[in-house]
Amino acid sequence: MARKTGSHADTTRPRVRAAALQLIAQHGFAAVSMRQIAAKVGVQAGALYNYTPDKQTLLFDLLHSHMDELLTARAAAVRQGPACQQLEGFIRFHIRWHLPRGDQVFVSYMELRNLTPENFAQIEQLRRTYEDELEAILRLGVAEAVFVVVDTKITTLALIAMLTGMNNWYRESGRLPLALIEEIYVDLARRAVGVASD
Amino acid sequence: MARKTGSHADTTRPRVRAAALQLIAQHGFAAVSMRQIAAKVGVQAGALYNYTPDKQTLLFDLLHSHMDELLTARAAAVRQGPACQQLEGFIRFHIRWHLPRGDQVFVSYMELRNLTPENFAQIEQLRRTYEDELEAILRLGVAEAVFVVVDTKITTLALIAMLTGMNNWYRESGRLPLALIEEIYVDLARRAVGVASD
DNA sequence: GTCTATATGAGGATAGAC
DNA sequence: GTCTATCCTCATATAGAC
Repeated sequence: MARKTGSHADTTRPRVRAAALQLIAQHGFAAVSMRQIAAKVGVQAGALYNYTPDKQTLLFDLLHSHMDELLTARAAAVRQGPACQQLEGFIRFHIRWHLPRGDQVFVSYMELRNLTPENFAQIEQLRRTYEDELEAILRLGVAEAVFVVVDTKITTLALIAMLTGMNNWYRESGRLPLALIEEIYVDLARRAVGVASD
Repeated sequence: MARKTGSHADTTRPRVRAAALQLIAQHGFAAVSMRQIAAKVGVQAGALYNYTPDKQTLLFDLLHSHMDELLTARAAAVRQGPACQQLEGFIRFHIRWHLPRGDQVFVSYMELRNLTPENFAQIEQLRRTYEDELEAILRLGVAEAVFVVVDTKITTLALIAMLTGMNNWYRESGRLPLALIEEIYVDLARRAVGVASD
Protein backbone atom coordinates (compact mmCIF):
# COMPACT_ATOMS: atom_id res chain seq x y z
CA MET A 1 0.00 0.00 0.00
CA ALA A 2 2.59 2.51 0.98
CA ARG A 3 4.84 3.36 -1.93
CA LYS A 4 7.27 6.14 -1.44
CA THR A 5 7.51 7.89 -4.77
CA GLY A 6 6.23 7.72 -8.32
CA SER A 7 3.33 8.89 -10.50
CA HIS A 8 -0.08 8.33 -9.00
CA ALA A 9 -2.08 11.31 -10.21
CA ASP A 10 -4.97 9.27 -11.49
CA THR A 11 -5.51 7.52 -8.22
CA THR A 12 -4.36 10.23 -5.88
CA ARG A 13 -6.63 12.99 -7.15
CA PRO A 14 -9.87 11.24 -6.26
CA ARG A 15 -8.39 10.10 -3.00
CA VAL A 16 -7.55 13.67 -2.10
CA ARG A 17 -11.11 14.70 -2.83
CA ALA A 18 -12.56 11.81 -0.88
CA ALA A 19 -10.32 12.42 2.11
CA ALA A 20 -11.08 16.13 2.10
CA LEU A 21 -14.79 15.53 1.84
CA GLN A 22 -14.88 13.10 4.72
CA LEU A 23 -12.73 15.20 7.01
CA ILE A 24 -14.59 18.40 6.22
CA ALA A 25 -17.92 16.69 6.84
CA GLN A 26 -16.67 15.52 10.21
CA HIS A 27 -14.80 18.55 11.50
CA GLY A 28 -15.69 21.47 9.25
CA PHE A 29 -13.62 23.15 6.59
CA ALA A 30 -11.84 25.64 8.83
CA ALA A 31 -10.99 22.99 11.38
CA VAL A 32 -9.39 20.63 8.87
CA SER A 33 -5.77 21.17 7.94
CA MET A 34 -4.06 20.29 4.71
CA ARG A 35 -1.80 18.09 6.81
CA GLN A 36 -4.79 16.07 8.01
CA ILE A 37 -6.01 15.58 4.48
CA ALA A 38 -2.54 14.58 3.33
CA ALA A 39 -2.19 12.12 6.19
CA LYS A 40 -5.49 10.49 5.30
CA VAL A 41 -4.39 10.14 1.70
CA GLY A 42 -0.99 8.89 2.75
CA VAL A 43 1.13 11.66 1.25
CA GLN A 44 2.90 14.70 2.61
CA ALA A 45 1.11 18.04 2.77
CA GLY A 46 3.13 19.58 -0.01
CA ALA A 47 1.99 16.92 -2.47
CA LEU A 48 -1.60 18.13 -2.22
CA TYR A 49 -0.67 21.26 -4.10
CA ASN A 50 -0.27 19.18 -7.23
CA TYR A 51 -4.04 18.83 -7.21
CA THR A 52 -5.29 22.15 -5.96
CA PRO A 53 -3.78 25.62 -5.99
CA ASP A 54 -5.05 26.22 -2.47
CA LYS A 55 -7.45 25.06 0.21
CA GLN A 56 -10.27 27.36 -0.87
CA THR A 57 -10.25 26.00 -4.41
CA LEU A 58 -10.37 22.48 -3.05
CA LEU A 59 -13.57 23.31 -1.19
CA PHE A 60 -15.06 25.07 -4.18
CA ASP A 61 -14.32 22.12 -6.44
CA LEU A 62 -16.02 19.75 -4.05
CA LEU A 63 -19.15 21.87 -3.88
CA HIS A 64 -19.18 22.61 -7.58
CA SER A 65 -18.86 18.95 -8.51
CA HIS A 66 -21.64 18.13 -6.11
CA MET A 67 -24.05 20.56 -7.71
CA ASP A 68 -22.98 19.58 -11.22
CA GLU A 69 -23.62 15.95 -10.53
CA LEU A 70 -26.96 16.74 -8.95
CA LEU A 71 -28.15 18.83 -11.90
CA THR A 72 -26.85 16.29 -14.41
CA ALA A 73 -28.67 13.48 -12.64
CA ARG A 74 -31.82 15.54 -12.46
CA ALA A 75 -31.65 16.43 -16.12
CA ALA A 76 -31.45 12.73 -16.94
CA ALA A 77 -34.54 11.91 -14.90
CA VAL A 78 -38.01 11.68 -16.34
CA ARG A 79 -39.73 15.03 -16.14
CA GLN A 80 -42.94 14.52 -18.03
CA GLY A 81 -46.56 13.94 -17.29
CA PRO A 82 -49.06 15.70 -15.07
CA ALA A 83 -47.84 17.79 -12.14
CA CYS A 84 -48.89 15.25 -9.56
CA GLN A 85 -46.76 12.59 -11.18
CA GLN A 86 -43.84 14.94 -11.66
CA LEU A 87 -43.99 15.97 -8.03
CA GLU A 88 -43.80 12.36 -6.93
CA GLY A 89 -40.91 11.83 -9.33
CA PHE A 90 -39.03 14.81 -7.93
CA ILE A 91 -39.45 13.70 -4.33
CA ARG A 92 -38.25 10.20 -5.08
CA PHE A 93 -35.37 11.48 -7.16
CA HIS A 94 -34.30 13.87 -4.43
CA ILE A 95 -34.36 11.25 -1.72
CA ARG A 96 -32.63 8.57 -3.75
CA TRP A 97 -29.90 10.90 -4.91
CA HIS A 98 -29.26 12.72 -1.63
CA LEU A 99 -29.56 10.04 1.03
CA PRO A 100 -26.60 7.94 -0.13
CA ARG A 101 -24.42 11.05 -0.31
CA GLY A 102 -24.44 12.14 3.30
CA ASP A 103 -21.02 13.75 3.39
CA GLN A 104 -21.40 15.66 0.13
CA VAL A 105 -24.82 16.99 1.04
CA PHE A 106 -23.71 17.97 4.50
CA VAL A 107 -20.60 19.75 3.31
CA SER A 108 -22.39 21.46 0.44
CA TYR A 109 -24.87 22.89 2.88
CA MET A 110 -22.64 23.70 5.84
CA GLU A 111 -19.59 25.11 4.15
CA LEU A 112 -21.22 27.68 1.90
CA ARG A 113 -20.08 30.48 4.16
CA ASN A 114 -16.48 29.39 3.82
CA LEU A 115 -16.51 30.09 0.12
CA THR A 116 -15.20 33.36 -1.20
CA PRO A 117 -18.03 35.64 -2.34
CA GLU A 118 -17.32 34.86 -6.01
CA ASN A 119 -17.32 31.13 -5.42
CA PHE A 120 -20.41 31.37 -3.25
CA ALA A 121 -22.31 33.17 -5.99
CA GLN A 122 -21.58 30.38 -8.45
CA ILE A 123 -22.73 27.62 -6.14
CA GLU A 124 -25.77 29.57 -5.10
CA GLN A 125 -26.85 29.91 -8.69
CA LEU A 126 -26.67 26.17 -9.22
CA ARG A 127 -28.65 25.60 -6.07
CA ARG A 128 -31.27 28.02 -7.28
CA THR A 129 -31.49 26.15 -10.56
CA TYR A 130 -32.32 22.98 -8.68
CA GLU A 131 -34.98 24.68 -6.56
CA ASP A 132 -36.53 26.11 -9.69
CA GLU A 133 -37.06 22.58 -10.95
CA LEU A 134 -39.41 21.94 -8.06
CA GLU A 135 -41.10 25.29 -8.23
CA ALA A 136 -41.86 24.77 -11.91
CA ILE A 137 -43.70 21.60 -10.97
CA LEU A 138 -45.73 23.44 -8.37
CA ARG A 139 -46.61 26.15 -10.86
CA LEU A 140 -47.66 23.51 -13.34
CA GLY A 141 -49.89 21.90 -10.75
CA VAL A 142 -51.49 25.22 -9.95
CA ALA A 143 -52.03 25.86 -13.65
CA GLU A 144 -53.61 22.43 -13.95
CA ALA A 145 -55.81 23.35 -10.98
CA VAL A 146 -54.80 20.17 -9.17
CA PHE A 147 -52.52 21.87 -6.61
CA VAL A 148 -53.78 24.38 -4.09
CA VAL A 149 -50.81 26.47 -3.06
CA VAL A 150 -50.82 30.00 -1.67
CA ASP A 151 -47.26 30.74 -2.74
CA THR A 152 -45.20 28.40 -4.90
CA LYS A 153 -41.85 29.84 -3.81
CA ILE A 154 -42.49 29.44 -0.09
CA THR A 155 -43.89 25.96 -0.57
CA THR A 156 -40.88 25.02 -2.67
CA LEU A 157 -38.50 26.15 0.06
CA ALA A 158 -40.50 24.37 2.71
CA LEU A 159 -40.46 21.12 0.74
CA ILE A 160 -36.74 21.36 -0.01
CA ALA A 161 -35.99 21.99 3.66
CA MET A 162 -38.12 19.05 4.66
CA LEU A 163 -36.33 16.79 2.19
CA THR A 164 -32.83 18.00 2.91
CA GLY A 165 -33.45 17.59 6.63
CA MET A 166 -33.72 13.85 6.12
CA ASN A 167 -29.96 13.62 5.81
CA ASN A 168 -29.66 14.79 9.41
CA TRP A 169 -31.35 11.80 10.90
CA TYR A 170 -31.64 9.01 8.34
CA ARG A 171 -29.51 5.96 9.02
CA GLU A 172 -29.56 2.76 7.05
CA SER A 173 -29.80 0.86 10.29
CA GLY A 174 -32.76 2.95 11.40
CA ARG A 175 -36.17 1.90 12.59
CA LEU A 176 -38.01 2.16 9.29
CA PRO A 177 -37.13 0.83 5.83
CA LEU A 178 -36.22 3.44 3.25
CA ALA A 179 -39.10 2.45 1.01
CA LEU A 180 -41.59 3.34 3.71
CA ILE A 181 -39.86 6.60 4.53
CA GLU A 182 -39.99 7.49 0.86
CA GLU A 183 -43.71 6.83 0.79
CA ILE A 184 -44.22 9.01 3.83
CA TYR A 185 -42.37 11.91 2.22
CA VAL A 186 -44.22 11.54 -1.07
CA ASP A 187 -47.40 11.66 0.93
CA LEU A 188 -46.24 14.72 2.90
CA ALA A 189 -45.39 16.50 -0.33
CA ARG A 190 -48.73 15.66 -1.91
CA ARG A 191 -50.53 16.94 1.13
CA ALA A 192 -48.41 20.08 1.19
CA VAL A 193 -49.61 21.02 -2.28
CA GLY A 194 -53.18 20.21 -1.41
CA VAL A 195 -53.59 16.91 -3.21
CA ALA A 196 -55.43 14.16 -1.37
CA SER A 197 -53.33 11.04 -0.82
CA ASP A 198 -54.33 7.80 -2.53
CA MET B 1 -17.64 58.01 32.55
CA ALA B 2 -15.16 56.47 30.21
CA ARG B 3 -12.49 54.56 32.00
CA LYS B 4 -9.83 52.60 30.21
CA THR B 5 -9.41 49.95 32.84
CA GLY B 6 -11.34 48.75 35.83
CA SER B 7 -14.36 46.56 36.56
CA HIS B 8 -16.71 46.01 33.67
CA ALA B 9 -17.72 42.42 34.17
CA ASP B 10 -21.43 43.13 34.07
CA THR B 11 -21.27 44.83 30.73
CA THR B 12 -18.36 42.95 29.19
CA ARG B 13 -19.70 39.46 29.71
CA PRO B 14 -22.79 39.89 27.53
CA ARG B 15 -20.73 41.78 25.00
CA VAL B 16 -18.31 38.88 24.74
CA ARG B 17 -21.19 36.52 24.14
CA ALA B 18 -22.80 38.78 21.58
CA ALA B 19 -19.56 39.32 19.71
CA ALA B 20 -18.76 35.60 19.71
CA LEU B 21 -22.22 34.72 18.50
CA GLN B 22 -22.15 37.16 15.64
CA LEU B 23 -18.67 36.24 14.49
CA ILE B 24 -19.31 32.52 14.75
CA ALA B 25 -22.53 32.88 12.79
CA GLN B 26 -20.67 34.69 10.08
CA HIS B 27 -17.44 32.73 9.81
CA GLY B 28 -17.90 29.53 11.78
CA PHE B 29 -16.50 28.57 15.16
CA ALA B 30 -13.21 27.14 13.95
CA ALA B 31 -12.55 30.11 11.71
CA VAL B 32 -13.05 32.68 14.45
CA SER B 33 -10.11 33.51 16.69
CA MET B 34 -10.21 34.68 20.26
CA ARG B 35 -8.36 37.74 19.04
CA GLN B 36 -11.19 38.55 16.63
CA ILE B 37 -13.76 38.25 19.38
CA ALA B 38 -11.68 40.42 21.68
CA ALA B 39 -11.26 43.05 18.99
CA LYS B 40 -15.00 43.21 18.44
CA VAL B 41 -15.58 43.65 22.17
CA GLY B 42 -12.81 46.20 22.37
CA VAL B 43 -10.51 44.36 24.77
CA GLN B 44 -7.34 42.35 24.44
CA ALA B 45 -7.49 38.61 23.85
CA GLY B 46 -6.24 37.74 27.31
CA ALA B 47 -9.16 39.52 28.93
CA LEU B 48 -11.63 37.07 27.42
CA TYR B 49 -10.34 34.41 29.75
CA ASN B 50 -11.98 36.21 32.63
CA TYR B 51 -15.28 35.07 31.14
CA THR B 52 -14.58 31.64 29.79
CA PRO B 53 -11.99 29.03 30.68
CA ASP B 54 -11.50 28.29 26.98
CA LYS B 55 -12.96 28.66 23.52
CA GLN B 56 -14.87 25.38 23.63
CA THR B 57 -16.70 26.35 26.79
CA LEU B 58 -17.65 29.64 25.22
CA LEU B 59 -19.33 27.80 22.35
CA PHE B 60 -21.03 25.36 24.68
CA ASP B 61 -22.39 28.18 26.83
CA LEU B 62 -23.85 29.89 23.79
CA LEU B 63 -25.61 26.75 22.62
CA HIS B 64 -26.73 25.75 26.08
CA SER B 65 -28.22 29.16 26.78
CA HIS B 66 -30.00 29.04 23.47
CA MET B 67 -31.67 25.74 24.22
CA ASP B 68 -32.46 26.76 27.78
CA GLU B 69 -34.16 29.90 26.61
CA LEU B 70 -36.09 27.99 23.97
CA LEU B 71 -37.36 25.40 26.40
CA THR B 72 -38.20 28.01 29.01
CA ALA B 73 -40.17 30.02 26.48
CA ARG B 74 -41.95 26.93 25.27
CA ALA B 75 -42.82 25.88 28.82
CA ALA B 76 -44.40 29.28 29.36
CA ALA B 77 -46.57 28.99 26.24
CA VAL B 78 -50.13 27.73 26.25
CA ARG B 79 -50.18 24.01 25.68
CA GLN B 80 -53.79 23.07 26.16
CA GLY B 81 -56.78 22.26 24.07
CA PRO B 82 -57.36 19.84 21.22
CA ALA B 83 -54.44 18.63 19.13
CA CYS B 84 -55.34 20.75 16.15
CA GLN B 85 -55.19 23.90 18.23
CA GLN B 86 -51.99 22.83 19.96
CA LEU B 87 -50.35 22.14 16.63
CA GLU B 88 -51.17 25.60 15.41
CA GLY B 89 -49.87 27.01 18.67
CA PHE B 90 -46.61 25.15 18.31
CA ILE B 91 -46.03 26.28 14.75
CA ARG B 92 -46.68 29.91 15.63
CA PHE B 93 -44.54 29.68 18.73
CA HIS B 94 -41.68 28.13 16.80
CA ILE B 95 -41.73 30.72 14.06
CA ARG B 96 -42.08 33.69 16.38
CA TRP B 97 -39.32 32.52 18.66
CA HIS B 98 -36.83 31.37 16.03
CA LEU B 99 -37.12 33.93 13.24
CA PRO B 100 -35.90 36.91 15.27
CA ARG B 101 -32.92 34.90 16.50
CA GLY B 102 -31.15 34.19 13.27
CA ASP B 103 -27.60 34.06 14.59
CA GLN B 104 -28.39 31.89 17.59
CA VAL B 105 -30.42 29.42 15.57
CA PHE B 106 -27.80 29.22 12.86
CA VAL B 107 -24.94 28.71 15.28
CA SER B 108 -26.87 26.22 17.39
CA TYR B 109 -27.45 24.14 14.32
CA MET B 110 -24.17 24.50 12.48
CA GLU B 111 -21.69 24.24 15.31
CA LEU B 112 -22.90 21.07 16.96
CA ARG B 113 -20.01 19.12 15.51
CA ASN B 114 -17.52 21.49 17.10
CA LEU B 115 -18.69 20.53 20.58
CA THR B 116 -16.82 17.92 22.54
CA PRO B 117 -18.75 14.65 22.70
CA GLU B 118 -19.82 15.34 26.28
CA ASN B 119 -21.05 18.82 25.45
CA PHE B 120 -22.74 17.57 22.32
CA ALA B 121 -24.67 14.98 24.26
CA GLN B 122 -26.05 17.62 26.60
CA ILE B 123 -27.22 19.90 23.82
CA GLU B 124 -28.65 17.00 21.86
CA GLN B 125 -30.76 15.97 24.83
CA LEU B 126 -32.24 19.45 25.07
CA ARG B 127 -32.97 19.44 21.36
CA ARG B 128 -34.68 16.12 21.69
CA THR B 129 -36.82 17.48 24.49
CA TYR B 130 -38.05 20.21 22.19
CA GLU B 131 -38.83 17.79 19.37
CA ASP B 132 -40.75 15.62 21.80
CA GLU B 133 -43.04 18.56 22.47
CA LEU B 134 -44.19 18.44 18.87
CA GLU B 135 -44.36 14.69 18.65
CA ALA B 136 -46.59 14.60 21.73
CA ILE B 137 -49.02 16.86 19.91
CA LEU B 138 -49.03 14.58 16.89
CA ARG B 139 -49.63 11.56 19.09
CA LEU B 140 -52.50 13.37 20.77
CA GLY B 141 -54.02 14.16 17.40
CA VAL B 142 -53.76 10.56 16.33
CA ALA B 143 -55.36 9.47 19.59
CA GLU B 144 -58.15 11.97 18.99
CA ALA B 145 -58.52 10.53 15.49
CA VAL B 146 -58.22 13.97 13.95
CA PHE B 147 -54.68 13.50 12.59
CA VAL B 148 -53.80 10.91 9.98
CA VAL B 149 -50.10 10.23 10.34
CA VAL B 150 -48.20 7.10 9.33
CA ASP B 151 -45.33 7.73 11.72
CA THR B 152 -45.33 10.52 14.29
CA LYS B 153 -41.55 10.60 14.65
CA ILE B 154 -40.85 11.01 10.95
CA THR B 155 -43.54 13.61 10.59
CA THR B 156 -42.18 15.48 13.58
CA LEU B 157 -38.71 15.59 12.06
CA ALA B 158 -40.10 16.65 8.71
CA LEU B 159 -42.07 19.49 10.28
CA ILE B 160 -39.15 20.67 12.39
CA ALA B 161 -36.87 20.66 9.35
CA MET B 162 -39.45 22.61 7.40
CA LEU B 163 -39.74 25.19 10.15
CA THR B 164 -36.06 25.51 10.92
CA GLY B 165 -35.34 25.93 7.23
CA MET B 166 -37.23 29.22 7.30
CA ASN B 167 -34.27 30.87 8.98
CA ASN B 168 -32.21 30.21 5.87
CA TRP B 169 -34.24 32.41 3.61
CA TYR B 170 -36.55 34.64 5.65
CA ARG B 171 -35.69 38.32 5.59
CA GLU B 172 -37.73 41.08 7.14
CA SER B 173 -37.47 42.99 3.90
CA GLY B 174 -38.72 40.00 1.93
CA ARG B 175 -41.54 39.74 -0.55
CA LEU B 176 -44.24 38.51 1.82
CA PRO B 177 -45.31 39.81 5.24
CA LEU B 178 -44.48 37.57 8.16
CA ALA B 179 -48.14 37.17 9.08
CA LEU B 180 -48.87 35.59 5.71
CA ILE B 181 -45.82 33.34 5.86
CA GLU B 182 -46.96 32.17 9.28
CA GLU B 183 -50.38 31.32 7.88
CA ILE B 184 -48.81 29.37 5.06
CA TYR B 185 -46.73 27.31 7.45
CA VAL B 186 -49.65 26.68 9.78
CA ASP B 187 -51.53 25.47 6.75
CA LEU B 188 -48.62 23.27 5.61
CA ALA B 189 -48.42 21.72 9.05
CA ARG B 190 -52.14 21.06 9.16
CA ARG B 191 -52.01 19.43 5.78
CA ALA B 192 -48.97 17.37 6.79
CA VAL B 193 -50.93 15.77 9.62
CA GLY B 194 -53.92 15.20 7.39
CA VAL B 195 -56.24 17.91 8.64
CA ALA B 196 -58.17 19.84 6.03
CA SER B 197 -57.44 23.55 6.04
CA ASP B 198 -60.19 25.98 6.98
C1' DG C 1 4.52 13.26 -8.47
C1' DT C 2 6.23 13.07 -4.08
C1' DC C 3 9.47 14.10 -0.70
C1' DT C 4 11.92 17.04 2.98
C1' DA C 5 12.68 21.39 4.74
C1' DT C 6 11.29 25.82 5.62
C1' DA C 7 9.36 30.69 5.26
C1' DT C 8 5.95 33.21 7.42
C1' DG C 9 2.29 34.00 10.06
C1' DA C 10 -1.67 33.07 13.28
C1' DG C 11 -3.69 30.35 16.63
C1' DG C 12 -5.05 29.35 21.99
C1' DA C 13 -3.72 30.15 26.29
C1' DT C 14 -0.90 32.04 30.38
C1' DA C 15 1.98 35.28 33.56
C1' DG C 16 2.48 39.20 35.89
C1' DA C 17 2.12 44.39 36.02
C1' DC C 18 -1.30 47.92 37.02
C1' DG D 1 -10.73 43.37 35.17
C1' DT D 2 -7.71 44.60 31.74
C1' DC D 3 -3.30 45.17 29.75
C1' DT D 4 1.22 43.82 27.59
C1' DA D 5 4.26 40.35 26.46
C1' DT D 6 5.15 35.85 25.44
C1' DC D 7 5.19 30.58 25.08
C1' DC D 8 4.29 27.01 22.23
C1' DT D 9 1.90 24.88 18.69
C1' DC D 10 0.02 24.68 14.38
C1' DA D 11 -1.43 26.58 10.01
C1' DT D 12 -0.88 27.44 4.62
C1' DA D 13 2.04 27.54 1.12
C1' DT D 14 6.56 27.26 -1.36
C1' DA D 15 11.43 25.60 -2.94
C1' DG D 16 14.26 22.40 -4.53
C1' DA D 17 16.02 17.46 -4.30
C1' DC D 18 14.90 12.91 -6.13
